[in-house]
Amino acid sequence: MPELPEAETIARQLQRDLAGRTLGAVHLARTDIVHGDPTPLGELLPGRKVVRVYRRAKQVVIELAPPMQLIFRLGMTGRLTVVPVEAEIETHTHFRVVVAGTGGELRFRDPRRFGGIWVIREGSDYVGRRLAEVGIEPLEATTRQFRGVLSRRRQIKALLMDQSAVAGLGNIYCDESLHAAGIHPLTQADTLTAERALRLLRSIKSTLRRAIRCKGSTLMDYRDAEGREGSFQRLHRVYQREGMPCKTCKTSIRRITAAGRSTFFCPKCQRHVTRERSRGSSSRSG
DNA sequence: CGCATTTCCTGGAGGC
DNA sequence: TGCCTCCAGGAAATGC
Repeated sequence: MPELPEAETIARQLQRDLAGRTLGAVHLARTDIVHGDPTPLGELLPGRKVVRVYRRAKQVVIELAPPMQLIFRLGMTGRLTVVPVEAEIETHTHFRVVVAGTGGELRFRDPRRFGGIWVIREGSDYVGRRLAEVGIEPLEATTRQFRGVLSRRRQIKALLMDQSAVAGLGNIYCDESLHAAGIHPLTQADTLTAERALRLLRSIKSTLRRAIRCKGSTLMDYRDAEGREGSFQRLHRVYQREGMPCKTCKTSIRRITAAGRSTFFCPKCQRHVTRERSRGSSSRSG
C-alpha cells in the first residue's frame, strides 16, 4: 500500500529515469481512471518533455513542458514502473507511455482501481485541489506547525491518517510512528504534552526516513519503479503483528479498529493516557 | 464537530 | 479441484 515512503521511492527513480526525456506514444486501456483535463492523453503527451518528477503527499507528480502535470495516485494496488517496451503486459495495466530514445515505457497498473491519474494544465484551479489542499509534509514540518495540527480534539490515529492534516501517512507508518513514540492510537491529540508531541514528530520523521532508505514496505502488491519489493516490512514493530511479541518489550501486540482501520499497537509501550495536560487552559489562537 | 459506516474494486485466504 | 464467502484498505460521501 503506497504511502509516503513508497511514493517517494518511485518519484526518485522516475526522476532519474525520465527527467529530460520526451514522451511518445500513449496507450490508454481504461479512460475512467483519468481525471481533470478532458483532452485525450494521446493528444496531450507525445512530444512533451519531462521537467522533473517529485512527490507530494502520497502522489507522484510528473511535471511536463509545455506546462502540464500528470499526477498519479496509487491507491491500494497501484504500480508505476518503467519497463522495456517489449516487456509482457500484465493484467490491469491501464496506461502506458513510451519514453523516447530509451527503449522503455512508463506503465500504470492498478487492479483495484482505487488510484488514478489527474491531468492538470496551466491555469487550472484543479491544481489546488490535487496538490495544495493537502496537509503539512511531515518530513519538512516544524514543531510549531505540528503542534498546530495536534491542537484539535481528535483521536491521534484518525488525525495522522487525515490527508488534509498531515500528508502522506497511511496505516503502516501511522502505527509504526505511534509505537516509536510510545503513544496509544486512541489518545486525544490535544492532550499530548509538548514533550510528547515533539517526540511524535521525531518518531514520524525517523520512521519515514528509514522506510525510504528501505525503498518502502512490501506486504502484497507494492513494487518500486523498477518492479522491486521494498524491505521495510522486515523492520515493522507492530503493523500486521497481532499476537506476536513486541520487538521492544515482548508484550503481545494488539489489534483494534481506529479511524475505521486495523490498528496495531503494544499495550505496554503505548499506554492509553487520557489526561496529560488540562485542555482549554490557555488555548492559543489559530 | 468528530467518528463510524458505507461505497468503490479485485484477488488472496480460508472453509467445505 | 473448485466454488463460495469474507476481507483488506485510501478516500470520499453519508449517517449519527
